[in-house]
Amino acid sequence: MPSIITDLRPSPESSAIVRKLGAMTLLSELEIDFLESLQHNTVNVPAGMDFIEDGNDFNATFFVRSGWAIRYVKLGSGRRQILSYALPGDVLGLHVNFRRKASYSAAALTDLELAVVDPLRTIEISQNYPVLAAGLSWCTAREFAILGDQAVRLGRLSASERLCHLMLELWHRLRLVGDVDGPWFDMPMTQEVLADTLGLSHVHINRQMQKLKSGGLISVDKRRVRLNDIEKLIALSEFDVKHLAEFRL
Amino acid sequence: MPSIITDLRPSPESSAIVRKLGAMTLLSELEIDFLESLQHNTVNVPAGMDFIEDGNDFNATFFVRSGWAIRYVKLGSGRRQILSYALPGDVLGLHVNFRRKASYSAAALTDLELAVVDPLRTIEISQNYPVLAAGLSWCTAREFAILGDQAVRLGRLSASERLCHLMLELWHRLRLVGDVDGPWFDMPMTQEVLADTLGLSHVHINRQMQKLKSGGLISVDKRRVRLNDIEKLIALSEFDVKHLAEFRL
DNA sequence: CGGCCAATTGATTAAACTCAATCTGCGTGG
DNA sequence: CCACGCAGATTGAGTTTAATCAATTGGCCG
Repeated sequence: MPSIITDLRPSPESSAIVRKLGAMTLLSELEIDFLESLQHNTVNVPAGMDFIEDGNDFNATFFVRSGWAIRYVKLGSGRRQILSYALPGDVLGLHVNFRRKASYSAAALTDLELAVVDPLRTIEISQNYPVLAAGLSWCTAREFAILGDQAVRLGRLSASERLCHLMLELWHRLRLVGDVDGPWFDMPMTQEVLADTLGLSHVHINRQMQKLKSGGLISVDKRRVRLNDIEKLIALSEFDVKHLAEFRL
Repeated sequence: MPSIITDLRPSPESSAIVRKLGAMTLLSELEIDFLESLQHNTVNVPAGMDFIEDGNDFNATFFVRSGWAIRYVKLGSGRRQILSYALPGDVLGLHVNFRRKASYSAAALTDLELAVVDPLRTIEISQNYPVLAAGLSWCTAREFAILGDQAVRLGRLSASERLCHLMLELWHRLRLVGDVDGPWFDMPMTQEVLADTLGLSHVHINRQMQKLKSGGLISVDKRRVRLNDIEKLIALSEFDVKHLAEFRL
């Protein structure tokens, strides 16, 4: 019996979306195969390139297979607000069927491997694969919670709280798809990008990062970060793990 | 021919969700009747009362029939961030099927009339009423855009820009369900609530509102606001109407 | 007439921004 | 192998926006 269950669990070489959904529910081989077959049409986007542009026609759904993307809004005066990060296993444009044009831009933060899926196939999912349909619905609910957390950071947390809160979010999200190394994880964004995520200036980001490092809360090596005391970071930034971890199926 | 079409349009006494979906697409009588029948089980929530609590079990979907609600997160230190307003025609908890507990709280801002719907009936919708399913999906995409705009306000707009941007959003959203009176609309929140929406202190809200009034951009009478120059307000706050108006069906 | 909540005002403080250099790591062409 | 160039990180100084604290006022209801 246990062997059957482990056989059904996604293997490390599964695509990220399979690892993610597989971490919350048991997927059958049929469902895994279908999810993988959805992703046959892939495209590589080099770091820095936009692949969704605010106001443009938006006719595809993207599954992130590897790499990081940012979803952002550009303001006229040179300002930019990053709304969220798309990590491996995330899906962009799930509800694109009902929107003619994009209301945000998206760019590759690192080199990116995307699967391009015809959004009409999500209808096929909801009709033939109820577990996957539930999984995608769960992804939607989770994205809402993540964007809500982003609003909380921007509206009511101090600079250092914002930083801790964001790093905790990223660590938890990456852990779900197996992209962390214990307390270490890649954080491939520049301080400029971090600033546009957290609604701060890059100068202030720099100083607050130094404070966190010298306070021993985090360690940084190149573009990798180590969360040295997750409990303390959670308390310090009022992070709520439930927003990311809650699910039902 | 035109008479048939006008017959199909939702009449003013339709429920708010019918007015909202009817404003973006043509609903058949069958669809309208079904939407109305969903809302037979109603409940009245007095102003100030919470009806969804962060962390609690969350087993219902709510259709707002009349009144305003706020969706918010409470932080330990007495801070609060309001994530969004639920206006007549809005739906709360569409994706509740796949989440055991709420990741936010919701409270009645005014006296509120809600329809309480078993979330399992949304499955019935997607199977039997494709146009309504598309309509609800459109609502979801729109909620995302609205929450994204909220993040932009909080992260990258100045205090006065935030105020103008929010009032434009509310005016456009209310207009869709017929709850505006030309350039006038109800804005039933206190300055305290406004502050927790826009990530500012109520003192600062007060001063910025005075500046907008004395600048002639808005007029205020009790809890009603008049947008005196919508084009100027849009330019001033970098508001993007497309985020709310774009749709396809 | 209180009582109370919300709005308003004034004064001071603090967090974060801007501007302007400087420094560092790294890849590249000579 | 080295000088150069460049993007990103870091630092310092002065400024601005908005927060905080503390009253005071206004409107409304019982």
